[in-house]
Amino acid sequence: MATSSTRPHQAHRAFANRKRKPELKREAVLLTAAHLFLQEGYRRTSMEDIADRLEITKPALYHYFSSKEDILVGCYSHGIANILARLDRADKSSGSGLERTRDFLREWMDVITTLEFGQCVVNLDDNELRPAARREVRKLKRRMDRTLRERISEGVADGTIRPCNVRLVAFAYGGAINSIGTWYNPLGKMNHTELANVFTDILVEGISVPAPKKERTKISSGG
Amino acid sequence: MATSSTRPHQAHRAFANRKRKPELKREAVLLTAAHLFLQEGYRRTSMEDIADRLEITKPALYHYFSSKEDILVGCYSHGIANILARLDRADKSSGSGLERTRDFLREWMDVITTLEFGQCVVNLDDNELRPAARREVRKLKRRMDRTLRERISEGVADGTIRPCNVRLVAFAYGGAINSIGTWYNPLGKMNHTELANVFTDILVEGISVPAPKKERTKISSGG
Amino acid sequence: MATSSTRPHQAHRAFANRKRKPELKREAVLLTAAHLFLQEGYRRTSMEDIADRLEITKPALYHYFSSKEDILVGCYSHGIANILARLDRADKSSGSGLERTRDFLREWMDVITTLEFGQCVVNLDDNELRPAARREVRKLKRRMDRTLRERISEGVADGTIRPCNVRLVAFAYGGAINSIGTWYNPLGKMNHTELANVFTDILVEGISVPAPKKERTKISSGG
Amino acid sequence: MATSSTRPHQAHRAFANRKRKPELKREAVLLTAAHLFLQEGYRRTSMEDIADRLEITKPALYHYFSSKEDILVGCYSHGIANILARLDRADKSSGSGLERTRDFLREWMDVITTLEFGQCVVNLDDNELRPAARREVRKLKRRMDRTLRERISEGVADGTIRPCNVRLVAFAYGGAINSIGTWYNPLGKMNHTELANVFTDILVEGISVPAPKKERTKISSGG
DNA sequence: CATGAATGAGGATTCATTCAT
DNA sequence: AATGAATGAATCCTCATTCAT
Repeated sequence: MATSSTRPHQAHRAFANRKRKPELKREAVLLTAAHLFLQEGYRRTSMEDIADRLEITKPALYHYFSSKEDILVGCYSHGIANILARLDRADKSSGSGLERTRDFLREWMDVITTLEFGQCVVNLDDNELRPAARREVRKLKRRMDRTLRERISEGVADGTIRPCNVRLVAFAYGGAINSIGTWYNPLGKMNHTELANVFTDILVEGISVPAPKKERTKISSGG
Repeated sequence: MATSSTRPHQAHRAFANRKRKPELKREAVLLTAAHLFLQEGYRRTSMEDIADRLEITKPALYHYFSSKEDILVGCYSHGIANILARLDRADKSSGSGLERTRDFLREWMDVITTLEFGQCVVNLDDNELRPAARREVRKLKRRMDRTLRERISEGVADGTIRPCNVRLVAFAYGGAINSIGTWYNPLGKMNHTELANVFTDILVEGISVPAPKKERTKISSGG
Repeated sequence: MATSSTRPHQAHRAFANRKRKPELKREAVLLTAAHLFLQEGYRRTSMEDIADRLEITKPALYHYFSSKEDILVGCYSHGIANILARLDRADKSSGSGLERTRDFLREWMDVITTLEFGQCVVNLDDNELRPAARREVRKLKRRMDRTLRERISEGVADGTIRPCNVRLVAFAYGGAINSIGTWYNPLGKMNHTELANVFTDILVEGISVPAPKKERTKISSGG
Repeated sequence: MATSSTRPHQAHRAFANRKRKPELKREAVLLTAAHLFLQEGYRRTSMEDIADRLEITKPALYHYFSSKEDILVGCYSHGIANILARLDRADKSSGSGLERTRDFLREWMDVITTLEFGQCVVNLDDNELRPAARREVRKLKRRMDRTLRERISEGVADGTIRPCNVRLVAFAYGGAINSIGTWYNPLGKMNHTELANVFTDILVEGISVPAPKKERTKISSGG
């Protein structure tokens, strides 16, 4: 994960040495920017804010990125790369539809909890991107959503998941997971693997105590 | 609910007649602003955008509101008033902890699906508010969260809800519900009451088919 | 011609009164800008320079024009409108090809000497324009050139102009006339009508004393 | 003329070999810069543009020239040196005033058509120069103009040129010749010597067919 | 009340130039 | 001698807000 020198509040260390690898500095910029974008919003974050936090000047930023939007694209790109890797991994998971759904949810949570770039993809306003980048981002979002729905459908087909309104379930789980970034503190007591497990259980198992007698195999599925 | 004169795209009608009550005009401004704030973001929405959509001039806006932030506060206020009314109503609901939790979730969804002001409270960035207003808004958010946790705890206490990490459950449900505004279209096939029911079921019941033999009364509750 | 209130150095008077017609103010901006663009160059002229000379602030400029390029387009447009009117007038001139050529040259000189906008069209760098506007401007320039060539060809055909390399003649005359703005002072002794006549004579008649004996009806026409 | 290694688009070759004489490299910079200055304008041409075209880095440029203006001065200096040599040559031409005027015009055209530096002197904005350099350039321009007027006056005195407004004639010819660079393509069908001859004829002889009977020895000379 | 006009305070971006290696 | 990195000083433009009528 992020090394100490790339934690947002220490990212400026990457700029201490003139000869430090530029790729490292680009990373430092992205990490700092992602942090600010998520915390303050893209519009409220000025190039000066980013530069100040990195303890460099504004034009130095432009040495590494051609524009503010280019930085934003960089954040999205990192997030996307990460997400795609996870999707691939989740794709290979075997087991019942339910198991595969759980695996997918856990991967998704990992995206959200381990790197700010994942949060950027799901929480920043992609209207700030230029059409080309926006299209790509939206395609990815749709793909994530579609993949989740497929997993759920598999489960319904193999009987490990109750028949349900798959679309709504996917929205519910997406909303729940994407919001994790707004309250999860990686430094808290619960590490992210544990969180992923508990959170997945909450979503998948629900909270209600199952009615003991009455067979309950179908939940309402309006819409 | 919203009358024809207050639908965002028709809000300017409130300004057609000089004799209309100023209160109506304030409402029209707020509704239009809420719409734009949610769609474009507070920062991306200029006073001119709001004025243009209302077919009035910028200074006319300032006749009704002293500043852009004042409009934002207005949006939050309406949302808060609505939310408080719902909380009161939900408070009076009787039944088991599970039932009361369900009622609360349904009320919350109503807040999100029926008026843009509710969405403003949960989806806009309260950092844009001045400290005083921000404190109030955050107090309300905490109260909503706390109330939900109390309901869940009641259910755990009376045995209708499985022991669980109440804090995480509240976050999960909050995230799921607050995100409804980003995809729910009031004009779609599913009306909001139906949505509230189905969505509540999804959250509360989960999707997994309960294991038939093994007694399952407790879900993992790390953290 | 330009009234006292629109002379560049007095253009700011148009802004003395808040209620003055906006069209007048737009004109004042354009006249001042044209003046500076021609004198300093488009790139060297900042919006602040223009605003300062008009004794207004920079954002006030943006009240009348959406961008610096918009001002440039305005200058070109005025020049183009003027030029087209002249072309029309010259088109109606009758007489021999030589006479019609002279008339055209005089009209062209009028364009250059009476209003700075004409000079803008021929002397500013149209690369500063966006493609659409640039195309239009270039079309006009080509049309001016083509019209001049047609006039000359008419003269050659009717025997009032010696056979010559029409293309080169048009370039020579164009260069000579377009450069007038760099040295002609409207406040000097020679008024612009007189200048137009004398200058046309110089170009058309040449300066050499015709060889008395040798018939001279053809000039070299390489290329 | 320009060797293959100094053609603007190949100028970077001068930098291919570390051992090449620095003076050659200075030349390469100047030629490339002159090309860009004329094509794009001084202001629109950045040091980076020049460096990029030469396939060197910006600081390398500063190794050869202390500033952008220094490069500009270099361009002017080359042009001036060339022009002065031509003036000297034209000065030695003998014959009638008319002949000497023709010779001068041809030399001037050579300045414009053979090297970009000549065009720099007459077409770039000398306001970009610092006062000292600017004064020198303007002195040269005045001298060129003065020399042309003297030639014409000689011709008038010896009867080979018709009495005319010498100042205006000089302006007309200057404008016509200086603009050659904007349309003349050295690679076209007409070589520059031929062009010089034809163009001189056009200017000096005019285009009108002389009235056969009426003696025509004086052209209007207002101002 | 309503409106066209005007403004001060930023914010993104560019660029000539210099520094450290 | 040459380079990647860095910077200060503009410059264009936006926007919340206020004025004058």
